[in-house]
Amino acid sequence: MTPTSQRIEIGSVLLAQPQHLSAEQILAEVRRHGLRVSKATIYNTLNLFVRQGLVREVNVDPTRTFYDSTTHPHHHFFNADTGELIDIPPNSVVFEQMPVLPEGTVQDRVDVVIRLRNES
Amino acid sequence: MTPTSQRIEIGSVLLAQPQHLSAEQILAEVRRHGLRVSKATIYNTLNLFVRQGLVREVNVDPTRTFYDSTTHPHHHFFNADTGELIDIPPNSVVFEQMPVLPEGTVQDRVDVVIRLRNES
DNA sequence: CTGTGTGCAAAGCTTTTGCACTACT
DNA sequence: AGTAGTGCAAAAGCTTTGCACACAG
Repeated sequence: MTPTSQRIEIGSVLLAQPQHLSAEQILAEVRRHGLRVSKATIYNTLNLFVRQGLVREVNVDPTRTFYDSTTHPHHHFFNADTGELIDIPPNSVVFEQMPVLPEGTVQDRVDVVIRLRNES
Repeated sequence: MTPTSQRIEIGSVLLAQPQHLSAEQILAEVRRHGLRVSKATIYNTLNLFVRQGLVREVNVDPTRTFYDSTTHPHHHFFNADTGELIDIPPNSVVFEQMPVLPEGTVQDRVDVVIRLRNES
């Protein structure tokens, strides 16, 4: 986990604020800052960050993976019309009842995605 | 929406029982039944079925889309160790509180995914 | 000089598109 | 013959892999 210039820059871009970025957006941003970097390095670095627990992957849109700089448990709104992903404030989703887990398994985490459309 | 042999066979395979299949699995199954069909037709047909409301897409694993023959609202367990997707019985997930939606949007649907791991 | 670990070109996926073709009218 | 709609080869796009290279010990 050597802190190379690519890794530092990718980390700075994504972790600057709570946000959800695709690999493509991160690549564009890092290049805009003047660093020469390939798409493969973006992916490799993001996967590394995910394994290290620095960022979280969010899968809602099958066409692209979002990387989320907020790692503590929280949920998402996904606007199907705009492709926008918005954090749901913690504690605004509360469960009254949860199912029994299948035999031999333990719970890893719970993802709630509320899909939205723009009001006609 | 002409009922061609390809469409009938794909429909039979997927809708035979409540299940979650990937495009790859459906292709294999349809071919095992002796029908000559391309992957593109599988995708085109499944997308058509989704638009018609016959099946639902489920996105949990970024590497593949699952097609779910159960269309009424329900949630899923996803076993991250096995890649297995299991229906959660309806009514076993109950919300006590839900967030206010962003301005100008309406709710489409809510997806809850409980990620599991095998017990060590 | 050796070994660990990086960054990227090329390869490997899944999924979509464009077009020849079919089957009704 | 015209037209609406199908099925698939080829293309597109996202992600991973394999390898040349760099740097620390």
